[in-house]
Amino acid sequence: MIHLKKETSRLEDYLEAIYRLSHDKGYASTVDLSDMLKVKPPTVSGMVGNLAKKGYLAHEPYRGMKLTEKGEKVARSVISRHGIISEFLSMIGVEEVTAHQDTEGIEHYIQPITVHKIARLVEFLRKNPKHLRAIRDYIER
Amino acid sequence: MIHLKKETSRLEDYLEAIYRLSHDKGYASTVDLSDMLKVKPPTVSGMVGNLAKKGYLAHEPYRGMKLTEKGEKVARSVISRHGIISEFLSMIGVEEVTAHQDTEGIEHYIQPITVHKIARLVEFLRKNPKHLRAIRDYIER
DNA sequence: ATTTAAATTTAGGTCACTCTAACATGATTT
DNA sequence: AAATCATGTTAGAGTGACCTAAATTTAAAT
Repeated sequence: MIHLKKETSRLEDYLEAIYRLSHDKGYASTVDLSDMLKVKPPTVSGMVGNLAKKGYLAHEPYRGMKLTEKGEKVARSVISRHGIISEFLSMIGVEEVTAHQDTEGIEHYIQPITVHKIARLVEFLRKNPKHLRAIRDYIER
Repeated sequence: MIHLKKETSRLEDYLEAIYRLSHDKGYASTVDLSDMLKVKPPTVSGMVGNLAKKGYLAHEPYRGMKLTEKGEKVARSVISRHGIISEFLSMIGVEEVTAHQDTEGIEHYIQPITVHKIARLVEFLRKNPKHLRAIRDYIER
């Protein structure tokens, strides 16, 4: 019997950050992560150790880290959720900074099926600007 | 300078549960909370101790507990958020059990301003069933 | 009024995640 | 090549939320 252990929200945060950094500047350093996640470097070291042990990334101490296929898969899923939620919040007029904060908060706690419905909603509103405008007008009084 | 320490999500869960139980059956017992929050009774005891220490409720060991004004205020706010998010998820076709789970997950991480926008969205869709129907039709393909 | 059962609390441990202080490594400068 | 500096890691401790096992207290039953 296969038993996929559920990722914790913090673990997802690290994977997401590592993925973004790797794609934006080619690699993810400890200090980068420390800044991005607002924790001290030793915390990152510890966490990276765990992630490596769990098979989400490969880590050569002092040299660098790289997501495994498994790690990339989780990261992409989180990032996809992130984009969908974030766009939805923007659409209903939530200001950027707030939308960003809220997205980070909730992205770990929404099931795939729900994310999918929100994605469809966003899609609909993108395709039907009149509906979107009506909604926006009402929301902003 | 007054400094309201931010409640943790778990704290909000306990206050919400205590509030609901108190209103539904007159009081909240340790086992009730244990069942509702899916933790063991000793965990509830400990948590209730904290909540009491922080002024969210009064607790007479072995006799019972009761939310303070401060505790009620927080609980009502959480419950209001809960209702809004839950209704929104239902509206976009998220099945009841899922909607319930997701609501519990995310309700602690959304800022008031965002909740307000979602509330307005829900209000709009309640008042404009045609829009709602168009959205639902699209979402469900 | 005892005994028994149910509810609650205390005691002591674990786990995930964080921190500071101290140490190790690798890169840069002279 | 040695010293310096930035970066990264280890060691050790703390916190919040959870657990099991063992008391304790209250309520119910004989």
